[in-house]
Amino acid sequence: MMLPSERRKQILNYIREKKSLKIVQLSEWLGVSEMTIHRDIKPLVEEGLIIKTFGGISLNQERNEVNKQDCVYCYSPINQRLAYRLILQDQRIETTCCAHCGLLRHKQLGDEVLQAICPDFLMQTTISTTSAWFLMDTSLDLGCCQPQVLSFQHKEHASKFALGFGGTIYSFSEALHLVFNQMQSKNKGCCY
Amino acid sequence: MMLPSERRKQILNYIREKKSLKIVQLSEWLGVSEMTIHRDIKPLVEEGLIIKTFGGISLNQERNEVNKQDCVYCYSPINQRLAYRLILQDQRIETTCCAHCGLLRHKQLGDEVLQAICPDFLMQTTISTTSAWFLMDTSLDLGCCQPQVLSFQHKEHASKFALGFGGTIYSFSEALHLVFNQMQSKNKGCCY
DNA sequence: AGATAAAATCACATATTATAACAAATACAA
DNA sequence: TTGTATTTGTTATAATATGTGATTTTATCT
Repeated sequence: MMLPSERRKQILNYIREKKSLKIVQLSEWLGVSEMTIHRDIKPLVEEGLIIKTFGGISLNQERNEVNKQDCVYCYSPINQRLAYRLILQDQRIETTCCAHCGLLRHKQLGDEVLQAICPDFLMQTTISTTSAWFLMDTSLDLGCCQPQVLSFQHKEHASKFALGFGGTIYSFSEALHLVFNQMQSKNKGCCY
Repeated sequence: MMLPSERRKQILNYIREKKSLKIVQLSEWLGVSEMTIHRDIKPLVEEGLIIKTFGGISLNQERNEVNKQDCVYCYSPINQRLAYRLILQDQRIETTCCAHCGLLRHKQLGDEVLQAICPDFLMQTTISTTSAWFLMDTSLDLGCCQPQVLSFQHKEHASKFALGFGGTIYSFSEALHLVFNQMQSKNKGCCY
């Protein structure tokens, strides 16, 4: 016999894979009555993770998509233009609102991160964060998290940008530690 | 047996592909009675997604189109980050892929344009184009239309940007004429 | 127009699914 | 152990879906 909580996780995994399922199927597969399945999925429906249809359920694609609305680090809405994505070992993808939160989360997760990507601030091309260049302390305030971190594909672009807007250029590992240390020393919330 | 909700999705996909279908076809294909097909398509017809014809249905092209993703001037895909919008006297809104095409279209339409807006290149705030500052001939190539035009809310930002990336700053009316004249003299396509 | 065939709609019967109420089983703390 | 709370299953009832056949509407003939 399976634990109720386990069963509910199973349902979520199953529906994420199959996209749409019948109540009868779930009932047979999990070896419990249909009534129990109904009770299991009720909270999931209320949460909006799945959608109830007559006789079955279907996955709410929007709510289960990569583009989760809020930053996993600071919970502010994600601006796709600055979004920093962490691809984890278990296939999950986490998104933060900007490079600031992205770097902090990256340090937090450590080896769990398989790969991380972010957009070039100017070109909007997707780049690997480990080979990116990060510009901090510019005079331009984008209104996201502080200390603000801008990401560039080419070091040249970063330095040209710094000519007008000031700031200092850092490599990935430098930026990673710097943001972390600045947050430690200031010891206060960054976002909002 | 298929879930009702699945069947309805199938019908939408099928009609989107085939553009027009007979009720009998759907009935046979999905293994349900024609009455059921009628009941399935009723909400879709009411929503305006499909159009009912005697004996069948056809796709409502307008309602199923991908929300006008193309520039009204050069027909290239619109990058929301650079998009230039023209609000016309008859309430319509036209969108161009970037300030380049936006300015050209603006000049073309003249008094028909009530108002025009575009995002600040750096801040992504929405600004009125008439009070914006436009930067041309920078060394940064975004891969949109040439000659490339960047829009800024603050003249200061434009000039700081120009420090690193070069280029010349113009007011709205200056930019309007300049882009037009450059296109005239070169007498060639700008985009792609 | 009137005739005809095809399709749509309606009304009803039936089948499936959902919900609520209650009973049984289980888990757990005192 | 006992008492209590939670979970699960069962049953009855309500809601929804589907199919059938009668009737009405529509399109297309002459």
